[in-house]
Amino acid sequence: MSFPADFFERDTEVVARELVGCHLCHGGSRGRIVEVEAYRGHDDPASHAFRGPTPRSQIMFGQPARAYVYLSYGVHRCLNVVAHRPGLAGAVLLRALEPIEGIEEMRRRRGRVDQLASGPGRLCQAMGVELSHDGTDLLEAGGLVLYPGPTPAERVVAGPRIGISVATEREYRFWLEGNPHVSKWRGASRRRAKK
DNA sequence: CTATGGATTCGCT
DNA sequence: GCGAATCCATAGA
Repeated sequence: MSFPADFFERDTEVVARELVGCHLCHGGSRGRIVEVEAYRGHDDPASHAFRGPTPRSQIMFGQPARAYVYLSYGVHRCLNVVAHRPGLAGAVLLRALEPIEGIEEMRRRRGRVDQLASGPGRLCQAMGVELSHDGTDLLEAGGLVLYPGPTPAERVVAGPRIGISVATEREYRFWLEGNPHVSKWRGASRRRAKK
């Protein structure tokens, strides 16, 4: 079972929607993707690729189906899947998984029994994703690997992305409606308290 | 070279 | 509800 050849060479938000329901395997664990966000290139001010390639973001301009892993808030890792039309840039941020296999491994890495992968940082910790995975091929067996999943029985719904302050009108966040593993958004109150 | 702040999470109050 | 943790890419000098 593998992805169609050009699956990742389409508009980023299209790939994002179809990645919901796919599986991610690594470190003896497997999870089902239940929440993602799309980040495009020069036309998306919320994207790391907006201002052109930099040492960090150049991977988003390169070969699709690679991993883009970066450090967020100096504390958390975030895993993205590079996906864009040829000549453009973009990646899909994986925000939440439903644990399927290797749950004990995930619990050990997380140091807790629940909330294993309901959030981009939690997901990486649970699956053992490291910064060293940046640039690796997600279709190559043996490492951090993506697999197509069965078409989700639940409905995939869209809404605004989380934790950004620009382009909030774009509905580039996709998740499985009603799935309990989708991350909770408690930024409304936090955000008010900020500035 | 230094300063800044972020696609967040957790623990304490 | 609130603040600390923690470090790298980026911007600016």
